[in-house]
Amino acid sequence: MKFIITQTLGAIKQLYNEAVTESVINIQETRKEFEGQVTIVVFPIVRFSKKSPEETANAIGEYLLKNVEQIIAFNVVKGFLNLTIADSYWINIFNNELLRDDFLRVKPNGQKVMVEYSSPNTNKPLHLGHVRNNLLGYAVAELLKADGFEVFKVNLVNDRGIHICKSMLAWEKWGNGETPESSGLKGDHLVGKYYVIFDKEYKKEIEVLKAEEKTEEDAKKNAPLIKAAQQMLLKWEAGDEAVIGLWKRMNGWVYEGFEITYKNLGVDFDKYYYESDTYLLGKDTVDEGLAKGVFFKKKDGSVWIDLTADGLDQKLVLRADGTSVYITQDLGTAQMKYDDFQMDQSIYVVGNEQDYHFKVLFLILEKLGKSWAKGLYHLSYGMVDLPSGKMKSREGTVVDADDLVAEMIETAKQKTETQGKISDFSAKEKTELYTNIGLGALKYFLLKVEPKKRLLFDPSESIDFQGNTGPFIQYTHARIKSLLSKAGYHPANSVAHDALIAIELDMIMLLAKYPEELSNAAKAFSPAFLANYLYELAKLFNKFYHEVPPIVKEENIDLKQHRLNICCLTADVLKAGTKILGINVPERM
RNA sequence: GCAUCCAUAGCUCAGCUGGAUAGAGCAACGGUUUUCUAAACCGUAGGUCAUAGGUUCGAAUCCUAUUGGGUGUACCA
Repeated sequence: MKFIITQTLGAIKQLYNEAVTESVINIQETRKEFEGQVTIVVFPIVRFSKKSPEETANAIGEYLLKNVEQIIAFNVVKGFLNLTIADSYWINIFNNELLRDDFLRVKPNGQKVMVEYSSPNTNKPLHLGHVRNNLLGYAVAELLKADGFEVFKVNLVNDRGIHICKSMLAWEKWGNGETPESSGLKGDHLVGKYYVIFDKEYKKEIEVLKAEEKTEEDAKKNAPLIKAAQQMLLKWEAGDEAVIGLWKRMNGWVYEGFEITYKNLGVDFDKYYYESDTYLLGKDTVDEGLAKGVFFKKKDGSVWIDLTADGLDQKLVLRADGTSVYITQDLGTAQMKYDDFQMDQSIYVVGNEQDYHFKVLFLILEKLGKSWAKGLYHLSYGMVDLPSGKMKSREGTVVDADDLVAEMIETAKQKTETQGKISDFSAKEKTELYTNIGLGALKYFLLKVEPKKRLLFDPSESIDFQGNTGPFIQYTHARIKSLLSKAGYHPANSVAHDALIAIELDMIMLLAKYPEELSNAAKAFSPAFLANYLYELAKLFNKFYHEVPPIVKEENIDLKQHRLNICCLTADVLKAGTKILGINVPERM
């Protein structure tokens, strides 16, 4: 479409003797109700032409019609100049650009990006909120890969701290040596069970203390259980053998459980970091900041940074006793990650409750003069809420990740069986299909929404399989594959074919937009952009499929080849696009 | 209090850097199968784009204020 801009600039020069910049030329797709494919909005040009919008549009239209061979007609509606491009132009684009092998091939851009996501705590199993994080992180990483980046996916596991000690303590007191093997429970669920037990017993103690006329705050602080957990954390930090042994054992169970969940979700990582290795980092950075005068020390010895000039607060970066706070280790970890990978950009996929934290973190690193600080980005996403409100692990009001995946697959199974189209599949093929469809529905459901928006999930209302859904796109792909095989399709690059019907033109124009849509989605770190495009494409294809007479029976060989090419490319784009979202499209369903 | 995000059809969501009469899906109602997969297609109905101002030839989109909701504002992570 570049040539239209260039030619319009030429027209303005010729007609009005004005040299204007490209930004004046406002081009968009022509709306369905008007004739043409490309529309120039002429209002911005009026101040150069000094004529009415209609006159200006007509004059430019005449010029383009005379001077540009691909433009074969135009019409003017108010200030809009609608251009009709010759079919031969689109056919040429289709055959020589879209059908080339490299249309869907990744073009490396030489840049490196890190995507940190998942980052679970090891005291409880994953729930729906984590599922959103995982699917989003994975999809963004794949999106950036497809856009040409070299991508490193990393998982920073929060494997230490008071919350893990709570599970450990409860297991020690009430576990009777229960193991995943003895109980048949998945490791992460077993550990989570004791986290919940801890909370229940802890609450009981608080009630007892309150009955003894202690204040709530006081009771929370002094309950024997919490004291014991804190004691355990101190022992952990001191390297106490028994505590470390238990910690390793229980974390091991959790990792086994997580591996299964990750595998089921289809997410992966290039590198794991563990907070037990990184929690002491950052003190060098604090020294560096003091030396540079970015930080200052208070009388009690604690170290701070003053961000009030940037509209934020004063922020503690090191306690008076020299121990770290959360941001201390994040400063150090950021440095370590950069030293490990020297990436150009680093994306943190973390919920929006930490918006403030990351704002502060990035600002501090910038003030410390880190050249790489400008490449840091917090991909903030909204919480997943239930109709009853927030999910709370401790209170058991969570949608468990493993349960949810299993339910989705079961629903897919039922729906597929009802349709009865795959009776000849082997048991293994069936299982694979149900898994792909169930996960396709789940992933699309979570990814089609803008990351920053909060998401409402109603467990009583199952996720759809019809309409704007993953299975709809999967179905469209399967439908095309079936058609291609029935038609005995063989790829062939060009055919002698010179006129398009409206729906073919629409298909070609939409297919041509794929690279740009992909790149926009990558720039915005938004799988939702891609998801919406794929839905649109699938929808348009179904219309095409319905409107065009059966292609298999088409007798005009050229026309048949041409239409099958459209089908085949659509399937390829759907497959490539959904793969980025982590969705597998089946050959049949 | 301060900061920040969100508000579009009954419900769930699109609407790109401002452009023509605001679009999908679900739910409701009606239609389409002797034609390549009906998880599909076509149609009907459904809107004061939270409210009020402002900028502009033009605002769902940008700015300001107000209302309602989320989150944050810890020497927790």
